[in-house]
Amino acid sequence: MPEGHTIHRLASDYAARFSGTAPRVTSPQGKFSDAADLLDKSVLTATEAHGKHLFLRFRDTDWVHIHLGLFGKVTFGDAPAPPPTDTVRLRLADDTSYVDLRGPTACALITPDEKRAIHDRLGPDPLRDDADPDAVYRRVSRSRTTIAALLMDQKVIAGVGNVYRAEVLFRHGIDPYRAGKDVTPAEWRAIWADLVELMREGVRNNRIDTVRPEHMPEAMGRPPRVDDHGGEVYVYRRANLPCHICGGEIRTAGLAARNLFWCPACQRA
DNA sequence: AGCTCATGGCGAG
DNA sequence: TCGCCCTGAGCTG
Repeated sequence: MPEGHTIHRLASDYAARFSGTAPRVTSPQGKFSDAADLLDKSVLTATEAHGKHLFLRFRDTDWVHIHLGLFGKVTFGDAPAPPPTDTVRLRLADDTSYVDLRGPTACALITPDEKRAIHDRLGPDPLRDDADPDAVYRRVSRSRTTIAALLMDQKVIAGVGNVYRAEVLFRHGIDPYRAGKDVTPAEWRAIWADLVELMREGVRNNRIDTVRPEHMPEAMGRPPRVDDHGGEVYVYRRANLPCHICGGEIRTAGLAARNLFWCPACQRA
């Protein structure tokens, strides 16, 4: 699940359930026990997301840094909390709610300096008000690296993952192997605006939908699609299936240890 | 029971 | 570029 929209949604959901309360903090799995003891029954005062990084603040300056990685999952529920399974890294629980974190790449108590360092090594996030798309373009437009790789580089732009990358390149008719320097200013402005819109909708719906209504399979006279990752998409994990627009075959290839998906007919070099 | 794969990212070589 | 870390679902037997 975890691209940037998921993390922003989690920041908001953690806040909605626990902001201003002093929950029990535990680490049934044990790997976060020492920090959990320090934080137990202290007030959750803020939550924040930057790209795929989630931050929970307890008291004044006690920040918990969470990164879900590829496998991390968060589940919310109403009290009473069930007995935790042995993979729960972090549980918050109060009289009304509980939330379990499993399988994160990172879950650590950090200092404000360490938090600043994390922000400093992340690029602008389309879901944050402080993001500057021109700063991203300055970097993209000077690079011989492919636009597909640049979009996944969190130092360049934070929060885009494998699904948004594939989908936004399709929506703008851009071949994933095109070099960053060959993306025009107009194309970049359109890509950025689209990411802001798509990812905001992703936060609202808690899933990734990218297919315009007029291209939905039903509207195109094709059978409705049942998709195992949730959202309605043009190319992501649709290798060898017909393109929603031109009917040609969607292709897949490896790029930097991830699977890339695109329509060679619709996306121009 | 064991294998593969997944919306991520790090460090070693 | 590879191996590795984290978990769980969906296969295959």
